[in-house]
Amino acid sequence: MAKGITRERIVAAALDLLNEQGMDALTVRALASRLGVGAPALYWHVRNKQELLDEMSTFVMRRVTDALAAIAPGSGWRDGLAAYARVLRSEYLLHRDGARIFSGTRLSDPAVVKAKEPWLARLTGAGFSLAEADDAVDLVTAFVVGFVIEEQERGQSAGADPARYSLAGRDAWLGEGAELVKAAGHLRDDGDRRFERQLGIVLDGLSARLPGSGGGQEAARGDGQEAARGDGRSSPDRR
Amino acid sequence: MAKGITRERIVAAALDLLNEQGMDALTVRALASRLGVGAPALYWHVRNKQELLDEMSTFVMRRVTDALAAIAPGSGWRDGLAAYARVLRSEYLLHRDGARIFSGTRLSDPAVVKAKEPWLARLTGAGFSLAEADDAVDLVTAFVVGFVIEEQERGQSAGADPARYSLAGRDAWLGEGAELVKAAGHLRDDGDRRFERQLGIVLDGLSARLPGSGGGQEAARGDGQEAARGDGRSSPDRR
DNA sequence: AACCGTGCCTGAACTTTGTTAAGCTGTCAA
DNA sequence: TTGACAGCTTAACAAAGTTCAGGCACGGTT
Repeated sequence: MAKGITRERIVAAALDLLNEQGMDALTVRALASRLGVGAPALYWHVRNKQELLDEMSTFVMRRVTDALAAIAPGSGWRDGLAAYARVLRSEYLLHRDGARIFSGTRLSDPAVVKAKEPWLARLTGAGFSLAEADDAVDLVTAFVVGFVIEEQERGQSAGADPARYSLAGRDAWLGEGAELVKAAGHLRDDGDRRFERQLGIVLDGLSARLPGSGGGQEAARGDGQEAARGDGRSSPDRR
Repeated sequence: MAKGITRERIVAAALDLLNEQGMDALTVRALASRLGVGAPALYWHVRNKQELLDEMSTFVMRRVTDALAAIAPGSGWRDGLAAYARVLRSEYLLHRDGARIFSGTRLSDPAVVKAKEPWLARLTGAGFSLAEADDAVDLVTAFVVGFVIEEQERGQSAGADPARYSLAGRDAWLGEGAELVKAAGHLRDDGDRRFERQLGIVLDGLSARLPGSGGGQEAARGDGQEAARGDGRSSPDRR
């Protein structure tokens, strides 16, 4: 366990531990033992556990902004926001309960917050007012957060209580009535597709805010969306 | 402290405690003492703390569905979804960290899940396919969850660390550059208005999914959506 | 070479958490 | 009266976050 603990190594190990064993197992002692040191040793590098969590969160968000900086070149505002949404989701999905844990946390690095800047620039350049651009980024963020929270909760519960998350089990649990709810459950498809569809709806809504969007200009999208694209990790099979 | 503990009284007291002191203070002992009993007494009525949390979550969601049943009479799908979104948000806002705590939790009451039924019925009646209707409800839910998580986090951090959440403090914290981010922060308005605006965008996106929405058919709205109606809150007011 | 300070870690301990075990007290049925 | 059961108590435990005093190994001074 090569000694020489550093703040970065602690954060990395904490994220590994989170993925492997879940939030409850992310204890100071377990983390320390994985690093080959005693528990109090961590308190030399980190004020307390909350600061550790903040640091983890900042690390994840920094990966998001880095990933975006690597992609975001040309392309229109719509593709740009879509790429942002996909990166954010896949980064959340990388970590167990990622959305719930990492969303809405205090970011300890101004650079991450400042990463919003190019998006605002691009959106205002496309015709949005600054206020609208701000709304657009926040709306997409909120959607992704809400979507992935639900997605990850479902995946986790399915493991713990398959009786209620298999189709038949769910129907039985629901009891009488609620035919539409049951039917909708049966035709519910893959997470990636649902994400792309709902993302498309959000983006369409944004298009309508663009000046001169009477007929729907580039909104263009019937329902198809540009499918799951690129960036390697589409999504680890939750279910 | 009138004796006679019951499951319902426990849940109610737990919600009170949560609101007053926050999640961290919601301990079994504190809850028990508020009810005038010893800590182990609670374990007679509840299997463990997780079950308590699930019960609290179910209670909150039941309030949402009850509130909707009381409102939802006629009105179109758009108003219906908007009402749903508002009720969900306000119910989350009622409890500290409500969105993060109560979203995506296992609901212990099938009736709450079945409450989705009338919405699916209304949406399919309006011309959506069942899959689209399911998407619509989930999308609105995801948006509200994501929005309120951010909203509540901001409110709580503002109390703890005003230096970084006041406008001037934030600008300083951000350092050089990021002019648009700073400017957007300054014109960021009230939570209610931001919510209504972003909700309007989502609903516009849904309208575009309606059959024949090339020009805007029975959705009855070219693009501007039916503007400020009823309930006081309007939606557009960009600038 | 002896010294001292400082950086990083250990060992033991404290406090607070969720949770369990075992036992007291009442109330109602037989 | 006797029992059984619901509903609570007190005592206790294990595991969590956290603190504190000290130790060990350095580097640089004198």
